[in-house]
Amino acid sequence: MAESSTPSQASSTPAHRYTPEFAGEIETRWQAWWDAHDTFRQPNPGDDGFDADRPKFYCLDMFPYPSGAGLHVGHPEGYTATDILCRMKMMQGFNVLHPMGWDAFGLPAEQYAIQTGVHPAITTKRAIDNFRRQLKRFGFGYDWSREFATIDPDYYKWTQWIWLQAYNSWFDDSVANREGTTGAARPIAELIKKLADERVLIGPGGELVHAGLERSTESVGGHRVGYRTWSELGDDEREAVIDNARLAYLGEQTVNWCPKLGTALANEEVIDGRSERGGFPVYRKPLRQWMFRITAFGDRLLKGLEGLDWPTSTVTMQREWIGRSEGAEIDFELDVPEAMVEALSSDGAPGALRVYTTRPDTLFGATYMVVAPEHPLVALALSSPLAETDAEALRAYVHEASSRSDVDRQEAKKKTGVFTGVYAINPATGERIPVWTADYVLMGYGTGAIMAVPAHDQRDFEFAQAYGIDIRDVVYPSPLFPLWWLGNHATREQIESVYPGDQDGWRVVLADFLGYVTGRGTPIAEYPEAMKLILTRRRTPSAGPADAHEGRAIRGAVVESWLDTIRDMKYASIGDFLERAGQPRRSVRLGEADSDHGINVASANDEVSLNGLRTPEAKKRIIEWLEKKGLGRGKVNFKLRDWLFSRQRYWGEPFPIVFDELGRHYPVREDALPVVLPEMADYQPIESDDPTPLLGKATDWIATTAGEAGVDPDLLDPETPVRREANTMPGWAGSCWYYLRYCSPQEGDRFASTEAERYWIGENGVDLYVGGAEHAVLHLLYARFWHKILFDLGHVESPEPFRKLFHQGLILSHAFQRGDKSLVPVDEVEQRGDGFVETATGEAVSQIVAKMSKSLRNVVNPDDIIREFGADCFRLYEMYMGPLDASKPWATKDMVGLQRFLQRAWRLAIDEETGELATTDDHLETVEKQLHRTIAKVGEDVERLAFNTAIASMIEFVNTASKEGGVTVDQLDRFTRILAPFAPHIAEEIWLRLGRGAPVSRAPWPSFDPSMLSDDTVEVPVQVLGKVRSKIMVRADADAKTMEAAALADEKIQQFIDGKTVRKVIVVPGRLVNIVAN
RNA sequence: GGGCCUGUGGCGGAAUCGGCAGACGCGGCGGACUUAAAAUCCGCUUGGGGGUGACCCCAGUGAGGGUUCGAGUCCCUCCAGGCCCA
Repeated sequence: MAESSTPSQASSTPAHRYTPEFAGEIETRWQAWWDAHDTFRQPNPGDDGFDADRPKFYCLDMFPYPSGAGLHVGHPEGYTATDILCRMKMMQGFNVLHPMGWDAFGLPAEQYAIQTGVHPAITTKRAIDNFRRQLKRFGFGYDWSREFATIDPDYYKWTQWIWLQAYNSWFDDSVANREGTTGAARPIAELIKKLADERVLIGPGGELVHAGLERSTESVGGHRVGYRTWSELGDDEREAVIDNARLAYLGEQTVNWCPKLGTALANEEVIDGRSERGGFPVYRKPLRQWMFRITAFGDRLLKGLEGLDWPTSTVTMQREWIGRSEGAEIDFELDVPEAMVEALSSDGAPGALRVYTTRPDTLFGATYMVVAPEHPLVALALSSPLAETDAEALRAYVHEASSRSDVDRQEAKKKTGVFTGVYAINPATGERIPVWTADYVLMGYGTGAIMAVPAHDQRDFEFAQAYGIDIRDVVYPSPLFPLWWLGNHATREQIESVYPGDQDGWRVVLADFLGYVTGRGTPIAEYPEAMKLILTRRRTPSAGPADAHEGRAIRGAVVESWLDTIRDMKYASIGDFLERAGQPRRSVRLGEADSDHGINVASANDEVSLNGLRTPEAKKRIIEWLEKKGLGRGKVNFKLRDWLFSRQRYWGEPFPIVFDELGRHYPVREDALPVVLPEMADYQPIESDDPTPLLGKATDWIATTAGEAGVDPDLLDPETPVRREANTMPGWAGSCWYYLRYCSPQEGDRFASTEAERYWIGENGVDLYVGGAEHAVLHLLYARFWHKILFDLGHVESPEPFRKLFHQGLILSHAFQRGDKSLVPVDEVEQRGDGFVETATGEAVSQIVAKMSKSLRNVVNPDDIIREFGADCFRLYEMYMGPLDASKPWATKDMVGLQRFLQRAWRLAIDEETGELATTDDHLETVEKQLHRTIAKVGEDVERLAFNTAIASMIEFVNTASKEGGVTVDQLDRFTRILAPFAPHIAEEIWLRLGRGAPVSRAPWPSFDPSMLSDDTVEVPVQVLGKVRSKIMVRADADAKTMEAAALADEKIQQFIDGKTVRKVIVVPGRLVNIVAN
């Protein structure tokens, strides 16, 4: 058929050349062939064709959100990588699970629906079809029979089911879990049983307390005061206790309300006071919302990271996000009239203000307290003002604060506040300290009250400076601690006695002392001894060699550096030093707080002293003391907050729950799932300051009966009128467990069949998970949390979902930058000479690497690239750009290199003129050797996801083979098999023409002979003093002695060492010889 | 401000365990084929210097210092860029 082409083409391009048009033709042909023959269908255990003898490999790609814009070049990067790895694993005899699906609930489809009125399901389905078409065009070997979308009712049925598992569970922090640590999700029925048996009591604040662990405090003076048993509770109270314990619970939460989006957002979805999507303003608003008690799993989520093969950066980010800190809860007694005590007893001991601090070691430096303007204490001070309360100013301040967003409040440069008129007692110093209200303290964080330590917290410092509050250092950097000691224990006479008459001599004494105790780590108890030693030693100059320092007997540069430290402190004189050093005012001199760890100073009362202790020990000591006194206790705190799980959107999973007229909630029975999302007349969000879920518009659906909704008749009479939950789940829900569903996506009786889940997930989780680093925290933390709930409840066998994680880098593009750093779109720039100029102005611009964006008009569309070069070429290019985890700029002009490689490979196999095999009968040893090396290298490199170097080695092979005169049929056979994972279409085509039974995709991976990897003799460099001076040929297995002799015998080496003495010869067998001669 | 990562030819990058820096590709230069061009093929391509030549010498992995027989690789300080958290 090629003969029919026009004469000009016929004369220019050989009929059977591998051209982009030809690539396109064979690619679509082979894609159809694979589809028709189920080439990549992977049977499950128990299915026909399942081979239990093979090892398994579960490789997961982060499934995409199918946007209307289609794939960008970033998507196929990770997908190509996993496709290559999985294709190789298949050929190597693994059962490979490599599925693809769609994360299809989400805001963009809903916003499109708002604009156009088209149902999100329709636009989403359209986008999915387009994505699938694009992915198939890359030739990815997914098992498409396992495809599903999170919006399929068959799927979200189980999303709802998992949510119900959490709803019906509590976190028992007293039991061992299957990971070998303490604390596990348990069925709520167990809690009821424990309460009934009085193994769990209800504390004063409604919290659950295991029997025997209830706190008895001196201040409240008695055992079990405020603790109640199950039998003492009424029905409503019991229900409240149970509901509060659920892992999925309804919480009154100050949420991030975004009026523009008509929904509340998770903290993680708010960046700088604006919504992550859309950038609309977000306000704080109290709302009753479904929450996940993820904080209960804080320790386990932290601990579980240890055994994972994850990028360290991601592990670090998760650690920091969880933000575990060991601090203390401390009760500050309030100095208020008896009448007010009762009203203040809600939180902690009556009449006390409870704070949480991560730095209890700074308690002696707490010179005032701050409560949030919303704190009950403020309201109390307003309703019954004390002598010093300026009610008017206070009221005005509270009013003003209420109109500011949390972000504003925290970011404000100038700290503001008002004294409440109330005083508290610092339990360590016994001092009366003022309680202020200030908006830099938030009610939603901790207890809404803080102890302020201006010397060691920057915000407290700024506040204290603004309002003239005492600033008192209690922690010094460890090298400065001895100065504080000297300031308190040394006398002017002592110090001046060493260098009488020397104006500066006192500094030398100080420096000497610092150097002495710091260098030796002298304990404080021995400081007086050390001081005595220094004083006597300095009086007798002969004790040490004199140095150049103005004739003084100072030893070494160590003292010199301590002198610098002392000069930095800027004491004017010894008098100044003695006055100031003993009363730490360092932060005031520095003009800022020092929040670093160090050594405590000025921290002692009659019962406890922290002086001289390092921060961790000081924390421990003060907590011991507080606990003994009943004034506080150590407490682990997490930065991680409970997870807000309600959204006021339409396009998400409905909650399987209903409310009766009294607002009590009832779950939908498992067998009544899924609760299907109703149709809607319109999707316009109800934009208001008063949050209203969009689903509230589906009034017929909302108002139903218990029976209709599927509530267990034992819980509620089927005729009872109920209202469905109108909130929906957030976009994260569907992605929390999709990796489980892939195991058996058609399963109807379970989220995945037990057998399939045990086989593919097993005890270690997914073998490899590849996706973007942008999900380092949220998705990956949420999925781990869901997985641990399922694990605790016995539904899965692995404690962690993803054993190995890998992030592909970003594919970037180019843009241009003006002198003022502003960016110029690529189509507004032209090349002139060596540089680039902006077409409109002629101004010189520099080329930089930038993200792809519509505004810079540097977005690359994969459809265009495939049309121009073919899918095989695209795949090779993306993998050849650089390391998979690096971000790298796209350069279409570089594609031709891979195009040429494919052409050469094709020419090696096929005669371009005739289309016949172009193999040779000459078996060349050089080619054979190179082939073995390439097979070995490609296998190794793919295993470690180093595709760029694997491709480089195949290019080298083709170049060598072409130059040497070609390959035999047998060599071509093996080369085609290693090429197949990378460029599967061309490989199938060559394989077919080799007359092999199709497909190569399922052919066994070729082996190599290790003895072919090394030569008998090797050339090793000979260095003289580390510089390569000659090269010698030695047997590859030559021992050190032989190599040394050969090196020394070398003519050039002899010239170099002539007249020198050979001091040493280093020999690395098989690698090099280095001669040390001078 | 804190944490993490990165920095190698004109460009993308290689050097896997401390052992010949620059594999492979792009671009560039030269040549073959061609009436010519494209495509294709072959050769050269870190910089500087020397040699008719095979080759030889010097410098060189952001800057400076250190450890080592030997450092792109390990340690310290600094600079620049990126990401994350404030």
